Amino acid sequence: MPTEAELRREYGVSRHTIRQAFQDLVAEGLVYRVPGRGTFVTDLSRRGRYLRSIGTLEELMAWTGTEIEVLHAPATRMDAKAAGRLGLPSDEVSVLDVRRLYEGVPFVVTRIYLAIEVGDRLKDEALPLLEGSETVLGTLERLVLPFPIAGVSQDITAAFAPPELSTLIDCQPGEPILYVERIYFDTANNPVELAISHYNPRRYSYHLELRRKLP
Amino acid sequence: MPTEAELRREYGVSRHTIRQAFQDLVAEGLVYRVPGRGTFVTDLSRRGRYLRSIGTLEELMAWTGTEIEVLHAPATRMDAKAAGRLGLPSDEVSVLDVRRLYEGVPFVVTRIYLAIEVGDRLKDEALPLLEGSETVLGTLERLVLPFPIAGVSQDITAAFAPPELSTLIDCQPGEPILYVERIYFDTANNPVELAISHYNPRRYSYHLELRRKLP
DNA sequence: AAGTGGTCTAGACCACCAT
DNA sequence: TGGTGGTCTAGACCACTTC
Repeated sequence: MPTEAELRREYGVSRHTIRQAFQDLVAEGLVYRVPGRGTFVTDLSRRGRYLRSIGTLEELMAWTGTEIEVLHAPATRMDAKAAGRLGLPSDEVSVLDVRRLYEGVPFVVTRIYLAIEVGDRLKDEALPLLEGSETVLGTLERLVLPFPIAGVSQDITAAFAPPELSTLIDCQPGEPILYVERIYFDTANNPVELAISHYNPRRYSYHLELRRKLP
Repeated sequence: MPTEAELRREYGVSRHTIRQAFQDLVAEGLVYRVPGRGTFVTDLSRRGRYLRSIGTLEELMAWTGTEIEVLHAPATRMDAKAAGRLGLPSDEVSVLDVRRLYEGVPFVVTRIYLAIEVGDRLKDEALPLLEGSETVLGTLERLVLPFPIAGVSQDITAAFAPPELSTLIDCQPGEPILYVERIYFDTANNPVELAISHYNPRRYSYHLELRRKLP
């Protein structure tokens, strides 16, 4: 790739600006830099082999190429554990169930817990917009939430397929499934959404790339 | 937290240096910054609940608080698939098996594939150093490898516990286990290590925190 | 010896938040 | 209105690679 000096001359900006742009590219894993040698684009042959790679929050929230199906619209329920994890004052939470499909084939069911007011606004204003390739959280962030999403905390483990869910993702009861719990936080550090997912491991594997922060 | 101006006065360094230090802290998720308001430490109540959280490569390579046990020292085998994934010219790879314990209790077995010359040097020079809390890759990086590790590509899924491994992590054959494949790359973008792990899901869950890149 | 990226200082303007 | 972090310019020295 061009050197910092070349880009400085070409665009008439300071070296600091060039370096900052390169830092972003390195953080995204698109290029890597070697002191004394130069900047090189990452080998692309190792990318694009998976349904999805989620090394950043942006990737996690952009499920391109899949469709979402709402199994149950948001409804109020009592769930002390979920309410506690969302930091809610009472035991009431809003719950909805969704299923995600790739090329028409389902591979994950997710139960989503929200604060009552968030779930109600989702149901009243945004539910028709949910069908399609959006994510629930992306819709919420655009239409409902006061602060943008800043982070997510995930727990990934294996479990037996629950009988009541197994048919929804074409698993046999007792088969191993990939179990994922996620809590999303906004910039004010408040928990916004609790999502509990069951993945069919024959149709989905969780792919993740991590890189060292700075070159 | 102190403002940039305060730290500049206190330590007599430029603002750029202060900002760079803060950027590292933000990338590690230890603090967050709000324009116009200041810098704040992340709520620690949500950390430390898990055996380990691995949102960065550094965390993945530092298994603090656990011990490693070498089940089989590196030995040469033929494995076309593993050799191919490591980009090796022949089908010969060096294979070792390790088990990891937390407070004396095993929770994961890992088979590690290396290039022949790397495996041989590990066996000859560094094997005694492996016992203890180190990681294999950390040892390799310090003693054997020409380039530092720059990234990792992971695949996580669920599977039945293989009969020959289940007793090593106190699982029953046929129980669900967490299956993880990792390939580590160095700064020259060459694959260095292929690691295939089987986790006991009752003793370990893969915890992962992701944050938006820049505040 | 020339060129590369890594690091640092000094200084400026801006949008935003607090009061 | 003053302080915060976000962004930018200009310039310097360094270790390392390449020729």
